[in-house]
Amino acid sequence: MVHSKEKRWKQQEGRLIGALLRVPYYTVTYQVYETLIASGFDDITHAHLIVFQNINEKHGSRLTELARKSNMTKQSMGYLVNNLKENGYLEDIPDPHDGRARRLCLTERGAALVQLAIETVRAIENDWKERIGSDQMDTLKQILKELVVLLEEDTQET
Amino acid sequence: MVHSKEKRWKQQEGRLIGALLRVPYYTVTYQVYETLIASGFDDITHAHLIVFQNINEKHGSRLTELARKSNMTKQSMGYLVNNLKENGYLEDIPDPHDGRARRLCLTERGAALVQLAIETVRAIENDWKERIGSDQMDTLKQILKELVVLLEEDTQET
DNA sequence: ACTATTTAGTCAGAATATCTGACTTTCTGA
DNA sequence: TCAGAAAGTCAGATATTCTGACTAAATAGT
Repeated sequence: MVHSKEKRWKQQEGRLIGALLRVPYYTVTYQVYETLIASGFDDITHAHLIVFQNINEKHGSRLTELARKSNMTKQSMGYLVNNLKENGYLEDIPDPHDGRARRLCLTERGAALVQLAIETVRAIENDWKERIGSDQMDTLKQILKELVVLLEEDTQET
Repeated sequence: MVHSKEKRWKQQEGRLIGALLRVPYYTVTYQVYETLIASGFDDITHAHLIVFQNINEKHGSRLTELARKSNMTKQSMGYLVNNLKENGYLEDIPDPHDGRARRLCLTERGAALVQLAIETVRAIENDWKERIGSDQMDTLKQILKELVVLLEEDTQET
């Protein structure tokens, strides 16, 4: 047991940052998706998650903004958003300052989904904290936060 | 400048581990994909990356194995793998121990793609190292490695 | 050895997701 | 005020993924 664990450790040695980020990221998204489905939010697909990950919960978001953040065309995002509107997760209100634009906002149902997703991620986070230790988890989050700030600076300088 | 940076820091405070992993992970994959396209590997799509991420470079992998690791059906993986065979990235050799199975292996071209992908990730890693510091980068990788070991234990205990 | 069951992979067809190109409406800057 | 630029839509094509039904080979239980 200890032996095989150490063997697995060895196998991690050469791993690149891409793979090291991918495994935990997919773990989170798949667990969240399964929880949502099992909790009655069963009319969404995996693809819709990107919308909930990027929408501004308070003020809503524009279609174009969601598309940019999700690295997809506005037409593709339009397709996802329409599904979510039809199923009652989103509604759009005209933007008071721009006659072309609409702000996509979470409905009550949409907000409930997001709430559950957040709780699920928190639960995963707590599980990991127990397993790798509270200190390491805090360090992990702190470094990732720093990295995310840098990476978003790269993007946002238009 | 310092002010706005601190403001952005504040915005990270409430971020969950899901978002903190997603931003750097997508940064890596999009940069790798763009580098591959720009370097002449322009007959692959984003979806194909998952195959290269999961294939065993030395001994090849089975279709079913790739499908499981990628969280998709073997039919879907079969579709991706066929594309890659047609474009000369993969070839399959019959499994000597199992008449039903084939081992999917990288061709020379496939190996060249993987090599470039690895170099690109290493370059990103070095860039990040310069920006957040070598110590933090090492710590980040070390904690992620530990986490990945745990998460893969969860999966592999069938 | 013989049958059951499981496993690896394929074929066919449907549903979902994403893209490109062309368009309308509204906004913005010189 | 007019020429882009930006927000969003429509239409059609392609790509991705799924489900169901299938064949052939391996394996387990008897």
